[in-house]
Amino acid sequence: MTQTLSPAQVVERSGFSLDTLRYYERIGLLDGIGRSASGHRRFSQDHLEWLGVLRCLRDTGMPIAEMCRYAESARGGSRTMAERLALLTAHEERVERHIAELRAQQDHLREKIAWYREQLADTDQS
Amino acid sequence: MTQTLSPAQVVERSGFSLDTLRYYERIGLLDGIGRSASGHRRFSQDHLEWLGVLRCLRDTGMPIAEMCRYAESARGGSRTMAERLALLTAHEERVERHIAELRAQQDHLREKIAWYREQLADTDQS
DNA sequence: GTGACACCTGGAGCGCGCTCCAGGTCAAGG
DNA sequence: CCTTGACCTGGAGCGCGCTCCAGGTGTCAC
Repeated sequence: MTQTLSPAQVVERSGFSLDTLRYYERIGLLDGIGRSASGHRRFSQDHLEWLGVLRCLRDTGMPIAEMCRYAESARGGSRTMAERLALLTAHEERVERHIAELRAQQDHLREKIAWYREQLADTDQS
Repeated sequence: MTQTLSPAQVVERSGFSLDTLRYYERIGLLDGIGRSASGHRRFSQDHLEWLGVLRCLRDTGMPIAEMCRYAESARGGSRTMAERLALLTAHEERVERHIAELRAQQDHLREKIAWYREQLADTDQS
């Protein structure tokens, strides 16, 4: 008998708001959520792990529509593993490019900061 | 006599759309844009350089409201340099943290990808 | 002069990802 | 019993950053 988690517990452990969890359920990013007699959601440990995956995808900038495709594929079981692998691989490459872009712009930022520091040093001095 | 640039030229060289340029002017991110006799915008080389700065800030995730504060400060001349330095420094630190976060999540992504590859290899084999 | 074209203005609309709200149910504590 | 609090539902609303639109003007090639 696996322990179930209340909405409040999932909010705390996943870092998603209750509204976001409900939203994710509505759009199909979460499914198979049980209900207590009184209609309250009962999450499983698997849901919590899946939320970890969603967080990873979300925080790396995957659009929700694509997460939905991934979720849909995950419902297909082992038959659709290749598809999921392809989705993740493509995403990982985008993340890689995004990081490279950020680093390049960060360099510009640092140059500008160095320039400002220099200006201020010169000004103080005169 | 510095050459001026037409809207189309600025679109091409800055990578911002014409609508975005107009929007940026409206909200005060761009100012001092000249006009031709017929009312068409005439950008200067300085505007183009400033757009490069805006692109850097935007692409590293600075919210527009904060870019506006930076632009406002830039209008203050050398008197407000320290303020701009502080803004950029704080932003650069956020970018640094963001990159670190992305890399961490990218690692999770890669682990998951490796796991899928392994599963698929095992399946093929059996 | 007649298109085509680049541009103008003010203002409405959009896509995303939530977030909030009204009105209600159930369970436990005092 | 009555309140408090966690949760439910369907649906409206929001903040951001643009993007699009209608209706108009000036310039140039034919």
